[in-house]
Amino acid sequence: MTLDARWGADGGPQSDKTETVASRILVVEDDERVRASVRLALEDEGYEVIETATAEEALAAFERRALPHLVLIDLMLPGMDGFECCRAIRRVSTVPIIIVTARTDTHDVVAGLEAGADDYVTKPFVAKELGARIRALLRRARAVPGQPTQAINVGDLELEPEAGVVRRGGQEIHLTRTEFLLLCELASNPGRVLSREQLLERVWGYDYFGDNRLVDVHIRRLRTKVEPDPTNPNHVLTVRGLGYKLQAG
Amino acid sequence: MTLDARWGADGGPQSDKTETVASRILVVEDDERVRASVRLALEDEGYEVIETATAEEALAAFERRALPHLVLIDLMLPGMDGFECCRAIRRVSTVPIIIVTARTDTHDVVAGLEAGADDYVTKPFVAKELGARIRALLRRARAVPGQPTQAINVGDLELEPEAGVVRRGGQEIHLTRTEFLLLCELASNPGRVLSREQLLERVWGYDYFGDNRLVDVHIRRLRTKVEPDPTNPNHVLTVRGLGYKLQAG
DNA sequence: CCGTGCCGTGACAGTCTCGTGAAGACTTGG
DNA sequence: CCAAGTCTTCACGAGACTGTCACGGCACGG
Repeated sequence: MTLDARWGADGGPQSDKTETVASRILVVEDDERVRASVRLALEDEGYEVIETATAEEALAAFERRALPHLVLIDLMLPGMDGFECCRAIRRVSTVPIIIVTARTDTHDVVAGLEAGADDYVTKPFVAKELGARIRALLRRARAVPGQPTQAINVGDLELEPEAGVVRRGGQEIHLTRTEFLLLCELASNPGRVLSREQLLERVWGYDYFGDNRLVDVHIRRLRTKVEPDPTNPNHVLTVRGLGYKLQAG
Repeated sequence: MTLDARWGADGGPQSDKTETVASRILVVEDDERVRASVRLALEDEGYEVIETATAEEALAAFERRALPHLVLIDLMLPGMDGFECCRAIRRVSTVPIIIVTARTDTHDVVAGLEAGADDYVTKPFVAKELGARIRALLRRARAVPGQPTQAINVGDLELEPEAGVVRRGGQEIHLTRTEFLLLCELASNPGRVLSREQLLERVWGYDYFGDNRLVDVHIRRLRTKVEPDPTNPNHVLTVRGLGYKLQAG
């Protein structure tokens, strides 16, 4: 399986506003006419648009790492429906998702948001409002996939999220997928304590329900690979009662 | 329960999987009846609610660093209106903001989002939908890594509640969970005296029954770590007969 | 000046958290 | 289908943290 979409998602310090590159928006919508009009509206707002007619195609796009900055999903899709699509994307990515649909029932709104969507807009929508909501969401998420992430250095550790490579003292070391995601999450917030819940949500997916201790075990295995002396870690530190953090500096 | 969601997860009696905890939501709304109903709805969803009737009061709350995790703003306010309030908050904070109003005009939606709001919900709203949108937004806000966290400075003390970090004179110091919560509570109300009862309620939980002296002991432990000279504290001060306060600036 | 009550201090046992090893479930590739 | 690698769960023990207590000092009012 390809690497997690978010490996490229957390960029370094952002220069907001000045978007040198147009944000790329994936539109998942089966009705060709609607799709065309949405494309026009979005391109008018200055976005780059990619389209798929089905949820399956959308997921395939994620598989081959054609990562959008934001996803618009129609609820009524042939095959896998919008809710399913949303959940499936959430399993591999934290990309901002807006559900666009004709169904105005509150129950659907709630279901959509619970499925992992960030916003829910009902048709017929006004282009300007959709544009504003997209801007608001991008502003909040600051998602800049595809943009090469700078390498993160912590002590003698050196990791390249984009390439999926970790080195210690110049020597490349092998981490499993989960270990790598875990390390990336910690490294994205150096010095900051992350709770088990936060790590579970970000590494395993927001809808994961299971043992908290799972985190401990992976932390331990990560330590055996990353720490010179796993018993006295000086990178991956435990903060009792709170969680874990990566030693800053 | 007062502070961050993260703390509650491990502390309580094996409560995992439950959607953890009380985020603090600030409701800015002048109509008392609406405010009461919103409070009820939110508390039903398990949030802690603080209220202000005007934008000015809301900003004052930010001034004294009573920081909420999310803000609900009504558009029609006496004095400074909702848009203004939103912009003013954005100047000092990246806290998630939802604008709640009766005005459904698209133009208002766009203006609200452009003013820095994350979402815009029109009255009459369904409680369940509002709840879902709040959850979605909190989820998104938490998921954004690398965000500079809001810091509270008191003298040479510097604490970042979200990051779980405390520094004195730039030097990071280790506090236990309870000590940290206690300090956060005091720091959220600098210069203000907090009684033992208040501290017990906010740090240990409203349903805690035990010795008041418990607070004393933890204050002492906190002092040994936070004060240069624990015998003559100049941060954490005792107010005889009343409680404790954190020396302001 | 003294007594009362409030607060600081040190110690201690119970509780909770975390690290650890191991075993079973699951996934992937051949 | 098997085999290797990986993920998840579980139980146990050491250690950290918490809550309680007793004692003594100090401020305040009489």
